[in-house]
Amino acid sequence: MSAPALTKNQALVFDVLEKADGPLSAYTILDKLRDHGFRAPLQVYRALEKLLEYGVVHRLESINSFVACAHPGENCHSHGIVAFAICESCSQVMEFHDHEVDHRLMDWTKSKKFKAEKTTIEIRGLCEACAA
Amino acid sequence: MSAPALTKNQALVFDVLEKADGPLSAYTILDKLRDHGFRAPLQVYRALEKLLEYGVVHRLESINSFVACAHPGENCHSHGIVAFAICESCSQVMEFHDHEVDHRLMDWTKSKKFKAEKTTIEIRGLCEACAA
DNA sequence: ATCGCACACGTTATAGCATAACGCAATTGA
DNA sequence: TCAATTGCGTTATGCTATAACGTGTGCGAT
Repeated sequence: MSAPALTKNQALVFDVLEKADGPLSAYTILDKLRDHGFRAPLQVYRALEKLLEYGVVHRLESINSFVACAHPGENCHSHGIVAFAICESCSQVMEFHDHEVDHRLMDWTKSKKFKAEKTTIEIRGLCEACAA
Repeated sequence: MSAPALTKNQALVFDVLEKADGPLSAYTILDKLRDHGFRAPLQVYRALEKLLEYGVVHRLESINSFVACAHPGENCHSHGIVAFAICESCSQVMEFHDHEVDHRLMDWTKSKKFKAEKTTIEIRGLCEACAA
């Protein structure tokens, strides 16, 4: 599950995401990689699929975008549920983990015998700077 | 913020969602309402926008779909954060609330001075019946 | 060695989700 | 009466995501 060496396309996509200062849509990534030979959305989506699997990139469901994981080097999957705060003004994303939240959600799923595969926690709003 | 009388289109859309036994996409709703004169996506999206505002319908960000609120009559906005467990096999949705989770997330946002507007919690996986 | 398999890749086409922009009609309240 | 608001209908368009096909490459098993 930890990340093997990235292929060329995967490395290109990851690089774009790491250098970006906020989440990017797949099509934005595509545009940024046209100079590197990217022509079609699938090239981006296929790379993203792997990067998500390796845990080095996260998908933000509520805005259909992707961000590099905030913990370079580590495998984010081992941190429990990942939560995001997304500023709707400047689009900065803060990533955090809260074990108590994980615990409460796991309690609930256990009590319902629900087998959780993937959990999304996203808070949209305004960051401190933008709320001023 | 509590729901005023629904317009014709809003009532039609709400009715479809209430009678469905799972979440529906906007285009599925559209198809179900063609016999009632619906022709275009916007008719659905505009109704949904209001129903979401009134708190009688929820949007599931991770599957681009909509469900009627599980608390008929009440205004769901007053229950704190709404969380969903979505079965990826039978697509049943369970809606629940956990004040401790709300509390932890609010603590975090306060500590970061982040002004939360809308929070999404969605757990995808398998319900008890489908996990068997 | 070569066969079969898994995987990454490229391309074209298509499916699925969402909104912009225009105009019309009904309601309301100054 | 006039202006503002809200809902509605239509056309067109844009954004997001995947299906289906084929190619090439590496690699282990027979």
